[in-house]
Amino acid sequence: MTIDKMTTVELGLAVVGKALAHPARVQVLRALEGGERCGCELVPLLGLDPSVVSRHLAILSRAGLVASRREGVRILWRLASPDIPRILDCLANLTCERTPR
Amino acid sequence: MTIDKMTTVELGLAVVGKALAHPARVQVLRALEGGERCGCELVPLLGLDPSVVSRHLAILSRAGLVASRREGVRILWRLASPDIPRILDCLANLTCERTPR
DNA sequence: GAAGCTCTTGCATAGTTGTGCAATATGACA
DNA sequence: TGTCATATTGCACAACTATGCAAGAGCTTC
Repeated sequence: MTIDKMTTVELGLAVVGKALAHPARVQVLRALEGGERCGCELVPLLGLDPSVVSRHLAILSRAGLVASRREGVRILWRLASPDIPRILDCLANLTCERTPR
Repeated sequence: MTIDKMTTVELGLAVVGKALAHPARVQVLRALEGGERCGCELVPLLGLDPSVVSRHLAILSRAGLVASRREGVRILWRLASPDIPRILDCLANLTCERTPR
């Protein structure tokens, strides 16, 4: 494994990892499994300042996990791929399957 | 989605996310796809101090991504589940498939 | 027991990430 | 144009994460 392969593949994966590394962002992804939501719906759901929610969404977007479209004054967010719920389930199962300690 | 569900499911997923959030840890997982490795083999591969590698392995272990066994003076690390390579591939494809910007 | 190798932990420091407030931007609509 | 609702960005500060060195713990062999 060479250092240049690392900067392409491992770094890309790490960007997705970073995006998943905050409970609020995972919560956003789970909420979007139910369909499009605008930021102002996510704010009370997460109990965070609108500016903070905006930044979490930007991180998810940069990682390629969510996409958005504007509708009037709102911005509607959706999962960037239909595979995401399944992948999240796989990751969650990994955590659950391991021996308790 | 209630706050107590978040502390169980979303937090667990975030622990896995945090584990994947560092290129060196992704590199470790990719290296272990080839089979068991001891820490002293990973040190030159990653180009990091042994203490740092030890800490990365501890984080992966706490996330349930790797497991270990002692063999004499060495500790051999392996992937905790055979599904991990496939899941990493899925995550990597998410990043690659997205539109360039 | 002493010496050697491997791995982990304590500590200090540097770097990164998360947060809220205030200010600004963008679109709708009277 | 002015006002309202929504979203983003600048800034300062708090919280967390990564790192390397030094010290120590665990196992093996002499």
